[in-house]
Amino acid sequence: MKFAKIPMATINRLSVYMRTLQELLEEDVEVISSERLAKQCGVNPAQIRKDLAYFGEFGVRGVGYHVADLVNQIKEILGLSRTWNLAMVGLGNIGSSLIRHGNFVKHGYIFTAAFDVDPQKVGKKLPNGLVVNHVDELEEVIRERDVHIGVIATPAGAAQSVANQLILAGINGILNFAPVQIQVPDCCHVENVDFTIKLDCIAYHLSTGV
Amino acid sequence: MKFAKIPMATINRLSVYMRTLQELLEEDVEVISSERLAKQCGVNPAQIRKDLAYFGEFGVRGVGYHVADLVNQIKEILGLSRTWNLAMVGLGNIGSSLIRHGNFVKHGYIFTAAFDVDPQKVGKKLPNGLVVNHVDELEEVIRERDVHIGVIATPAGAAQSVANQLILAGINGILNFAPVQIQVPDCCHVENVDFTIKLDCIAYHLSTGV
DNA sequence: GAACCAATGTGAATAAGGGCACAACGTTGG
DNA sequence: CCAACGTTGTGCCCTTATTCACATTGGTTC
Ligand SMILES: NC(=O)c1ccc[n+]([C@@H]2O[C@H](COP(=O)([O-])OP(=O)(O)OC[C@H]3O[C@@H](n4cnc5c(N)ncnc54)[C@H](O)[C@@H]3O)[C@@H](O)[C@H]2O)c1
Ligand SMILES: NC(=O)c1ccc[n+]([C@@H]2O[C@H](COP(=O)([O-])OP(=O)(O)OC[C@H]3O[C@@H](n4cnc5c(N)ncnc54)[C@H](O)[C@@H]3O)[C@@H](O)[C@H]2O)c1
Repeated sequence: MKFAKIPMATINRLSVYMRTLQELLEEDVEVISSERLAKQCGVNPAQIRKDLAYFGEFGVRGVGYHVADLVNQIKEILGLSRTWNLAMVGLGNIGSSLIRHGNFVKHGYIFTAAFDVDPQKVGKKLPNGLVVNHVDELEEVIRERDVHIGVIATPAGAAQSVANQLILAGINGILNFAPVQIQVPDCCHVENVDFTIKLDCIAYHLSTGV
Repeated sequence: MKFAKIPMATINRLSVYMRTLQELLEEDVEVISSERLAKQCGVNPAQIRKDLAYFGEFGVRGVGYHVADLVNQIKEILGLSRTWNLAMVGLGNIGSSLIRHGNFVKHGYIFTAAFDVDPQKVGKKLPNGLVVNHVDELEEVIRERDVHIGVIATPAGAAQSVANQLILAGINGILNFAPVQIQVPDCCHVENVDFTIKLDCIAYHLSTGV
């Protein structure tokens, strides 16, 4: 079933399942049913079974899913049984905060390059030992350090230009924190993180729901 | 049409449209067609027209939408023609970064309270002038300062407990940065921001797409 | 003021996604 | 070894979302 078209929503949920399963693992839960897992993830049990069924049969009928096993299966599905090298572009507030954050490494995402235009920042050493490069050296450094994913944390105005440079350097995956819709060729996959949209959504619910 | 059930996806898109329209406004674009706006937002033109049609008729046939006007209409729809008071809980890496960030105020979201448990942080004055309160005072301060939305930026382990306190204090909207699924009553609306899910999604695409 | 133009608003068609309900099938207990 | 149990995997249906296509209508031109 590996070649059916998988809904994007399924991929997102798999990530959530994995996170929850990893927690369960730490609590020494060995086996879990779709029903209990569903409750903990806030979804429908059939949804979980169907999501997993796209990729194979991982459960045991009458019993449930072996937690440790399922974590590994999902990792395999998502391409997480390896590490990914990231490049951060823009070391302001949020860029530095992300690099300082330890959670990414724990999940196999490793910052191996960092760029900025600010002369004050270029050459500085970051807490993780990385030295900041000038954005002019982006293509060269990215190829050299085998970076797979670019993270954009520059002001909105610079985002498109940075994206162009990343693509020129052969990057096919971008995580974009700038609040603009960046345009990329089909070969490149962009995910946007925009807190303001989430806040707007809350505001809408508060205004109408009451 | 104000009372039809509106898809959540529509609300999210409205927020994107608004952001784009505000940019256009700064470039002195007065009128725009659904087709041009669609291209800039990366969606289908009919989608835009239908999204807007849920709430009224804002365009002019044969011409398009008046940009400044439409921004105001969308603000009205989303409940953004007013300000919202936010409380930040957890002033670590990301919490401080968010408070320092000016973009929220620009969109009408104002931090009016901040909480932490760390004695080193309680009592400190933040760049925006706010003094950090201890989380034990949460309910009292939140009611006093008329906070509408709570932002959780604590470690994952504390998130559920913080959410409970927020709800007890009468909060009905939560923006959650901790990578856990928090459980809340129906009256409360939660939006999660989880970068790792987005990264996992990129990893999946890079692994399979090639 | 009539005829043309251009882009909206919308009903109908299509596509996608989610959930129910049950048959299939390991497991466990007798 | 067989029967009773419990949970998976999945066909089918229903609901929701997106796209198409065109009639509608305000603006513009002559
Ligand atoms: N900080 C937040 O909490 C937050 C929240 C939501 C959205 N964002 C978005 O994230 C982005 C960054 O926000 P921030 O608060 O970190 O901003 P910031 O101003 O603190 O940092 C931006 C950094 O990008 C660098 N930069 C500018 N142009 C560049 C270029 N062409 N190439 C490389 N680096 C460049 C600057 O030198 C600076 O170091 C913005 O688009 C912002 O809207 C931030
Ligand atoms: N920083 C990032 O880039 C980033 C990225 C993704 C996710 N996150 C998530 O955001 C959350 C915060 O991350 P961080 O890097 O800012 O962590 P951090 O450790 O820097 O900050 C956490 C803060 O929360 C405070 N805190 C702990 N328990 C509390 C409680 N019960 N009530 C109030 N405050 C409490 C701590 O004193 C500390 O100041 C974490 O859940 C993390 O997984 C952060």
